[in-house]
This record gives sequence, C-alpha cells and structure tokens, in this order.
Amino acid sequence: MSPDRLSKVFSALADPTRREILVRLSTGERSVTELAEPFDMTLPAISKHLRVLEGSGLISRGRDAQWRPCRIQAAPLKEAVDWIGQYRRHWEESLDRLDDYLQQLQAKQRKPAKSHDK
Amino acid sequence: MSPDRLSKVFSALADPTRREILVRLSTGERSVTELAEPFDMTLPAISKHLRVLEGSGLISRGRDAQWRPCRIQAAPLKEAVDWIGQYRRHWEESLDRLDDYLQQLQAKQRKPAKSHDK
DNA sequence: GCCGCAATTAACCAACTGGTTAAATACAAA
DNA sequence: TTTGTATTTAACCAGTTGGTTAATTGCGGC
Repeated sequence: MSPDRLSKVFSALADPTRREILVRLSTGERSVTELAEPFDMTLPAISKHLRVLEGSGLISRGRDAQWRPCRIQAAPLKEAVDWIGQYRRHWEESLDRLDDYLQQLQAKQRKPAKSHDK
Repeated sequence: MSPDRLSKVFSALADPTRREILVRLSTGERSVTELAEPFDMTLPAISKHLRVLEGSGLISRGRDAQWRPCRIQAAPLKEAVDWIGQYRRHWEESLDRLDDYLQQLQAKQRKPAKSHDK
C-alpha cells in the first residue's frame, strides 16, 4: 500500500464530522440523507465528506434506486493501526517509566527528597 | 482528551514528511538539522512540521545550548490507536467473510456453482 | 563585543479544505 | 411526461497548509 494512501486515510480521519460518520456507519449501511441528519450542515457538504472518505477507501457506496447507501470499509483502518503499531513499545515504555517514577516518588516519601524540578 | 486533540493527531500524521520524522525519532532524540538532513526541503519548512508535531503532542523539545533536541511522545499515538481500535471487529469480520468466501469457493469447485454476481 | 552556527519568525505565495447557494442529474411513481 | 425525492456538481469564498526567501534570535567560543 502506497505511503500516499496512508496519508489519505489519516487526513480523512482528521475531520471530526468524518469520524462521526464512520461511527454511525459502524452499526450498518446508511443513505446520504440519513448520515446528514444529525449535522448542522448542508447536504453538499456531507456529500464532499463522503467523497473524501470514499477516496481514502474508508467507505464504499452501493446503489439502490435513487439512494447511494454507504458502508464502512475497515481495511484501511487496519493499515493505519498497523502503522501506528510500530510505536507501541514507545508508549508502553513511557507507561513503564511513569511506573518507575511513581515508585521513586513513593520511596522518597519515606526519606527526605532531593530537588528534581524542570 | 478533547475530540479536537484527536483531529490534531490525525492531521499531523497525514503528512508523509511528518511521519518520516517520527520514524527517525523512534530511534532516539534528534536535533532539527539532523532531522532536516534527509529531506529536500529548507530548514524553516522542517521547523513548521516540528511545530505541528509539537502542537499535536507527538513530540516534545528540549534545550541543549543552541540545539533543540526533539523526542517522540507516544501517548497521543495510543489515543489514536484506541480510537481506531473500536473498528477492529469490522476488519476482523471482513477477513472472516473473505475466509467464508474462499471456503465457499472451494466447495463450489467440487459442485457446479450458481451465479453470485452483484 | 563580535563571529558563527542552530533554529525560529516574518512575509509571501499557490494549492487545498470545508463550507455555502444554486443548478443539474438520476430515478420512481403518478 | 410531469413531478418529487435523493444526490451530486458547479461556482464561489474564507481560512488553512506546505512550501519559499530573507531577516532575526539564541547561544557558545574567541
């Protein structure tokens, strides 16, 4: 998968409206007007968001008479999560370090502490 | 964590230069010029990227004389991964469906198949 | 204090984004 | 064929983004 595809996925996810659309799609297919309903925004705006989502591969669209039902496509999300996953050890390590820090702090509460600001 | 913070993280990750910077930081602290070196881009451009990364909480910066060493902060990555994680079952299901499909396909290779387009 | 290096800020620019309104298209039903 | 509903496209606009060059700041060494 091209690096550019990853950029498209992340930038699609960067908008809260689009994330909310994905959340609503996670419980099943929705038409455009159904998706638009909770937002204080015109239909063309939603249509644009859907085009971005489609362009990133995060949704696909069918046809049912005049409706264009949208469904979520989770594969790109897996790609995104896999990319971020390479840093898993970093946040786990920093949680470890927080743990160490808290333990040190506890130790110091028994003995008088040395300064440690900044 | 505010929803806006998540937007900032995703939009920081949406740029390939910034993702590559994060990759290079994953092996340890780097100064700005060190980070800039592999890119065909001026220093102010890198400086802007770093500001975006810092604004999203993905890096923090120290001070060492005239250097401003950058280090990765993985906590926001965990937030991002946690958000995406709510869709894990979707991509696992679609892999399952792929599996089903392949099994059906295999079954049909023994019997003559019925049409299944659309 | 002055020089040199690291990095940021300022000012600018073209391209992209996220929204709007108005017009066009696609399809079903009457 | 006309009408109504769902959706997209076109044209426009303001704000943001990602880059540039030129100037500025911060700091150590002489």
